[in-house]
Amino acid sequence: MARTAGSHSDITGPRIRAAAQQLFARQGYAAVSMRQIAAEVGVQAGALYNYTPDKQSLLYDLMVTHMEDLLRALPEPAGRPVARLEAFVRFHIAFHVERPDAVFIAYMELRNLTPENFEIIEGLRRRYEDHLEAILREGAEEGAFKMADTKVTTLAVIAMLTGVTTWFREGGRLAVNELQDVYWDLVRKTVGVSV
Amino acid sequence: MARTAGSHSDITGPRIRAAAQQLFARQGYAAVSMRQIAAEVGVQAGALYNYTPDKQSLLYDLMVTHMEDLLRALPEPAGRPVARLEAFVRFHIAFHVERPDAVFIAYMELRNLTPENFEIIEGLRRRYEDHLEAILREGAEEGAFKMADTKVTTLAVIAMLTGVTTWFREGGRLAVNELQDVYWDLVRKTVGVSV
DNA sequence: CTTGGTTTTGAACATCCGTTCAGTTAGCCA
DNA sequence: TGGCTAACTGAACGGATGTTCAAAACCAAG
Repeated sequence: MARTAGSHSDITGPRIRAAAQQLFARQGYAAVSMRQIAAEVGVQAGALYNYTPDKQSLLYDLMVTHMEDLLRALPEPAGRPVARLEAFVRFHIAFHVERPDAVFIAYMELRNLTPENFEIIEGLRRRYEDHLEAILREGAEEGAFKMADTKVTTLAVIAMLTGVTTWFREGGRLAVNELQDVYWDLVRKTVGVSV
Repeated sequence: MARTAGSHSDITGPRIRAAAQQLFARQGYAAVSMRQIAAEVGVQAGALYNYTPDKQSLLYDLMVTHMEDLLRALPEPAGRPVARLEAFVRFHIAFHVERPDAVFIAYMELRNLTPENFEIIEGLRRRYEDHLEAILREGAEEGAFKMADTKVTTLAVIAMLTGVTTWFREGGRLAVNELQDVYWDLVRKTVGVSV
């Protein structure tokens, strides 16, 4: 028997990406086999190759999609640096808390990309950092922020914000909007904005 | 030919651990084979099993050693919360910058531990967090620190500090002591200590 | 120089890996 | 209703995986 009843390209493709994302996040790219992904979708391993040229592309596609979604969803620059920073912080928290698997993969599986693919993802990641750095630099110039080192502060703020995904679970002690409040308070103080 | 001239148990054991640490950090636990580790040491794969019962134990030993070193090296509590926090920050930066491979493994390979081993490592990690949380809580009680949420601030500070290992390279723009100064300034403001 | 014990080799084990492809089936269009 | 093609199966490919173990080689002590 071949081709299970009712299944189509439009269905199977997304299901493969979803299964890969979940498995890569939980077990790691190298520890997940194509047969495992196929089983999760309810298909034989060979069928995966109608949707991806190889395993590496599956990983790369997930990462590139995530990073492009992230950059596209960035709030438009508007207002003074303080307001823009607050918008950035709230956005970052909401976006990352919403897709823990994709975030996990984007940070943990960089070393499993081929050098060419790594270069591209790294470039997208740098664009995101640059976005925050521009806000901080502008705020520093107009005297709204006080920091010893803008570059280090940029990386420190991103690390602080992204760290939220390692412990936050929906339905816990804090709701997402409370989380945003707490982190905005932390970042505000970190960049030297007084109340 | 068996047994290369001049080699001994006291030599091979540490070299296996060193090779495993370097390879696990660069490529990830699942992507590294026992034959690869053996080749790095200059030995056949079978010889590794004189020093470790299996691959999993090799990973677990590296992680447990790292975490116990970390806890043992923690500065003794002395003085007021502000002084203790500063000591903690400077210690954390110095310790982590010194052993990037071990730090990388400790954060990235948790999911490749068996459940029992994970439980133990997780416990050690929590002890480290509790150490910082105690400092912050004490400082909050005596009014030296001002934070919206002590628990979240603890995790945020650790994430911020540990993030340094993702970009810092010895011999770059900043020396370690400058790095400590910058991060102490960041943390100080984050917990609400005015200058 | 021989003996004894430690350390390592090299081959073998069963099983898994990513990937390919000829053949089979399911659903759509005429 | 019959034919066409997209979708999928199932088997096969060469090679890699963690682990075991008898045999070999080495070093040190007597």
